[in-house]
Amino acid sequence: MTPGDSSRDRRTDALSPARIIAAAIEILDTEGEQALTFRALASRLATGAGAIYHHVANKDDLLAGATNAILSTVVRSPPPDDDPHEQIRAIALGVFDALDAHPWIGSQLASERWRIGKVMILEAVGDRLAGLDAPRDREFDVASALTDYVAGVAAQSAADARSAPRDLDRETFLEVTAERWARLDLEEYPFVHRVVLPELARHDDRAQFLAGIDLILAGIRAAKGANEPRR
Amino acid sequence: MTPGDSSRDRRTDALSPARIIAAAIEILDTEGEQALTFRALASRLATGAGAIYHHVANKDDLLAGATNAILSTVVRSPPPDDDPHEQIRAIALGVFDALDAHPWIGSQLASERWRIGKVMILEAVGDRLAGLDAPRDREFDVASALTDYVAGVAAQSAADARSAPRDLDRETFLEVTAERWARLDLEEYPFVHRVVLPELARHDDRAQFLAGIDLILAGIRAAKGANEPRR
DNA sequence: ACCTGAACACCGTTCAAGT
DNA sequence: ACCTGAACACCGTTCAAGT
Repeated sequence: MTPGDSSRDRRTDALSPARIIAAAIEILDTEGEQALTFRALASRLATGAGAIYHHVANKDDLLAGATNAILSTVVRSPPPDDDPHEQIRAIALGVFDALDAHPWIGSQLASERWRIGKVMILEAVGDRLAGLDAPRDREFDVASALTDYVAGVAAQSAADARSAPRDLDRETFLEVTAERWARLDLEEYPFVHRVVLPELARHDDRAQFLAGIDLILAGIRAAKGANEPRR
Repeated sequence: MTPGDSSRDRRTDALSPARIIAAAIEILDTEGEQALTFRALASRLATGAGAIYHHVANKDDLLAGATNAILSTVVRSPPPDDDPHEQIRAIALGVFDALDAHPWIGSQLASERWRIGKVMILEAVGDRLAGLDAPRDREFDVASALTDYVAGVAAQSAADARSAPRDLDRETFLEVTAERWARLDLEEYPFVHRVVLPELARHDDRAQFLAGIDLILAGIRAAKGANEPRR
């Protein structure tokens, strides 16, 4: 799993972590999360199932490697703007869109707080915080809040993508959801009936995600000067 | 799964969804997530594995039922204060603490956006929003941001609890994490080295969680009047 | 109608045996 | 050293057979 020198053009048929991870990503993207088994992976690589264990510790390790391969390119992509607000929004949206393209990352992000994938987001977000002059002694809290929010939404929408069958388009999916929620008790769920149901059909996941980011950023701005009680 | 009249004292030996879910929660709490199998559940209920399927559709259904059983009591617990800020904080902390006691809920919250568990949080939070006079046309966005953040953090810390072996206390767990992160490249991970590592050992998950909630609440307050461009 | 438990169709992972 | 693939120890779920 160490990068080492980029000997990409050696092109032997030998197995390698990189080749295995690439094949795994292909299966995950084209056939979905539950299609990735060591048997399927072995047959795609024209080898035995056991051979894979010489290069990858286990299935968790394999999934972590695949997640990191995708995420590292997202996080490294140059932000289009100098404004740190825009940079943070761009990073967040980059993660969101990567999730859209590779829904299986969601379950990974939700379950590997201390692994490298999450740290990459924390770093990318945290590093831009200086430009916002967030309260110095709260940079860790702020970066964590943003990271947790991103990872949380990511995991959610990935779960949606997984649970919505392929033959169900987004529109009818929302309709089915709305019907189910409409049956909820009016007394017990006033907010759902008054606010959520009327907006559900026309709401946009990506815009709503960004609205949450902006809310947190506004919170940082508000906390900026207003909060220096002791030191 | 419908509640019906509360015939709790009928005390027959017959299987029922409620009895099955109670037994499942017991296994989940005492032996962990991976210990819940239909075989283990059947033997605890002194029945055959197939019998369970007469009352519960499948394992997903079983886990959803267990999650809802826990969460509905948390969300219904009376908030100790009249201030809607405090109420929202109390609900969020209630979920956080429930996660601490029942870590397996985390994986459920992360993977069932449209199921009832998540809606309960959305409702509980959203219903308090009126008291904050958040911008009317953005109540759905605001409630979603809070809910996603809560569920995201929940899933995370549940994953931590799952991955940390029982013989590892929190302190040494954080030490191991710090050691691993200290090996990250200084150029590539400046924020981790400058901010995160020095604070990691003494940081408090619960306080950090609450800091995120407060950040979002501050964002709502900031957006309150400042944001009425068109209408 | 409800329950039983063997059977089915899978998994991830291991390991003797090959090259 | 690397690969092979049968074997192991499990799963969730089904279903004929019982009561």
